[in-house]
Amino acid sequence: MTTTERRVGRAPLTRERVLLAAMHIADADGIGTLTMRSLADTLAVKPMAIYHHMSNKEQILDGIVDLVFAEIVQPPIDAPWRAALASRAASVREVLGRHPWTIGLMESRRAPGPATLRHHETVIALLRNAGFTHAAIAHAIAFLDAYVYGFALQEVSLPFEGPDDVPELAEEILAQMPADEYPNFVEFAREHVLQPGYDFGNEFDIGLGMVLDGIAGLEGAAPSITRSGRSPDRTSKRTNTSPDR
Amino acid sequence: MTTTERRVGRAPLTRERVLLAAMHIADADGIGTLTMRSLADTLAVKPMAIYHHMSNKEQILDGIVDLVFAEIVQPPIDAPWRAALASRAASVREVLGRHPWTIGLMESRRAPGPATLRHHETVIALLRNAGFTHAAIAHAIAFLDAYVYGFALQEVSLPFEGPDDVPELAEEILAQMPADEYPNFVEFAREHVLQPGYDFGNEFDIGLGMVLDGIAGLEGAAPSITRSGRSPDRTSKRTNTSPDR
DNA sequence: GAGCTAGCTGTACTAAGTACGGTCGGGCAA
DNA sequence: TTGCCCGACCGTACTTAGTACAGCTAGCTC
Repeated sequence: MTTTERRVGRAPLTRERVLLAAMHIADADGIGTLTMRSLADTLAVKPMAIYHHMSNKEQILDGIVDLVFAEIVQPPIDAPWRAALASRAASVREVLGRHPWTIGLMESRRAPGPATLRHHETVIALLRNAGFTHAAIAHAIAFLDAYVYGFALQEVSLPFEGPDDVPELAEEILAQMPADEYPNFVEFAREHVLQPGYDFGNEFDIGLGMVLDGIAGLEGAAPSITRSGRSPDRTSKRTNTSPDR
Repeated sequence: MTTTERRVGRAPLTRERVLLAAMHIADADGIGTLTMRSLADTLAVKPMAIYHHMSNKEQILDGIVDLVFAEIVQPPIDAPWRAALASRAASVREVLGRHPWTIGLMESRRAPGPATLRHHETVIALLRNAGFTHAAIAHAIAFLDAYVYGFALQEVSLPFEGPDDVPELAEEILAQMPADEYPNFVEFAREHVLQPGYDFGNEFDIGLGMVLDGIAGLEGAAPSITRSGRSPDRTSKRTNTSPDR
């Protein structure tokens, strides 16, 4: 009876439903609250039911990381490389910002999922189309990814959320710090980082510009068309003209 | 008696001894095997003894991350900025390579320790001495750190250790991958990454050169003195002269 | 209609963090 | 010297988490 109701009253568990639920928990309450029990609860099953669809928790973590990568918007592979890489970088950052636990999981994931592979595939195709050599592609990808992931890592490690509640927390930290031990640090924080207009997030586009300039200097790169100094993000997606070399 | 022996026969627990032991465990067997019990065992005490010196495991993790940062060699603050940043970046990477679990912990650490602060202090002083404005310093640090941490993150996420056992594992991965779904990826891997001479680690210096070039282009930068290119192979690095905008 | 099976449950074991309340020896005041 | 206190450490036990193992049950097949 109860069983019958259960069986007919709800969709059966699937790998996909499990992963989506896991992702929602991580998004809502942090990766720390994602346990087999909490996951089972939100799925309205008992913990062991999950093991009929996923072999262990590791696999679930692999799965949700790949789900996150699947959210990254893929630029068309024939777009101008600079605009394409910029929009992809912005998308990666935005997606990692939406699922901040991902960056912490990446270190321990060794098995790239299909979305992750697809993601690399796109970038490689893009640069190949733009005339980059294999060597230049390797340099460009290592460089760009290091920057984007590193920036995301820094963002999630910030002790505050958004630029608004910086002052309180930062002041508090500075207050209990021996000011004369770190004079330059304190001065820098007071005079610049804690000033009203400062938002660490803005550093992203500045660094990204430098990254793209660097990539443009690699052999085989087409001349950069879109100079796109600082804010290539949040709008300029897919200009989709012809290949620019 | 036993107690007496214990008391006199060994040094008493201290915060420092606890942290060093924790670090050794993490280095030797991975962060996953660092538990309060394993830690207590190597210190030859019972688990609860540790709680008289550290309030919880979080604090231990904070502590060992700061220990790692303390290993980073600080360049003299009056050195030429480019050489100084390059050597610091190399040191960070080397230290993170020696303690690969650190990068995974960084994401969850919110409280910078003294070594971490000292580290920032040095870099700020360095750039200040070189005539960088506050804004340029903010850009430079965000950029450089993002790159260095991101690169380290990529290195620890690689599914293999060192360039030697790449072939087996990579071949294995490629083999079970639908080759026609990721044609560019597969080609790129086969033709470049899996070629004998390739070592992902070499990408570090190439990217670092681009980072430093970018920083040189920031306002207020002193003219770059030491070019500091170390592996001029396989790339045409950019010319490094004066700020270019 | 008997049995197989997929999908789920119940129970329980193990590992880990840590609360709580000892115990014990050495230092110090009377 | 004596008695007491306190700091360092230990024992026990509770809680939470991952997951092994052995059912149970509804529906499908023969």
